[in-house]
Amino acid sequence: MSPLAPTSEQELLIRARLLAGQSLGELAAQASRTVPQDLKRDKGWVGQLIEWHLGASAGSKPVPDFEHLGIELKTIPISHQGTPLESTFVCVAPLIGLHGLQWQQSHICHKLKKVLWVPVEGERDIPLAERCIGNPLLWTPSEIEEQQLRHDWEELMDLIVLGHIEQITARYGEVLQLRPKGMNGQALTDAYGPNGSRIRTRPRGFYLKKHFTQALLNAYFQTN
DNA sequence: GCGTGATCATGA
DNA sequence: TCATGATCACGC
Repeated sequence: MSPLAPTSEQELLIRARLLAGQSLGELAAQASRTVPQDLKRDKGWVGQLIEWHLGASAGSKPVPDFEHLGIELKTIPISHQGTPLESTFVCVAPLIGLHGLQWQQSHICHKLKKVLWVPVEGERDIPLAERCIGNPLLWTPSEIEEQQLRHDWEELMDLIVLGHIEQITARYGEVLQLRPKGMNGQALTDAYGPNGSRIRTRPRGFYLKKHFTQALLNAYFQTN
């Protein structure tokens, strides 16, 4: 028996707040799931457990978790100091068929319009079952944050369109970075190469850098 | 292979 | 020590 999907933004927020303070062990029991020893082979386990509790529409469709509410759910691993332990994956990056693609029409822009962040203790010295959920926050990019995201996105997409994807490293971008996102280094997909050629390359994903998510968490908890 | 959920683990 | 590049699982 899985929870129903929330019918409003307010209901979603209320339900997310009820998770705060609970441990992953407690939440797993309520969902009749077993807690893995570690996340080495279950990297998405925490995210999927929280999705279940909040009634997110499961599946691997490229749409927001709560499509009817236009809200994306992101769990974020937090250190003992309350800072993000990892960058945040947003979505895969399109590498071909990019003619005329603008920020406002991009998949990443839509996904980041409204995000429900759920902090979860993530230090490896805390047994998985004992890690607790933190207070959630519903975030919409400020004008400045959206400008930062759009600027990085445009720079990265320009390089991709010009066939320079192999020159892009995770160091590009102030707040948004492009990194491999695949089963392993052998996974390949099509991309633009030099001089209008077509090449095979590793699939890439857009990730939010730690300092960006840290800043938005700080801004929220500083005023709430 | 793609897109979802992410964290792992090694080189700098 | 820590971010980059690599990797793991699942549904289809």
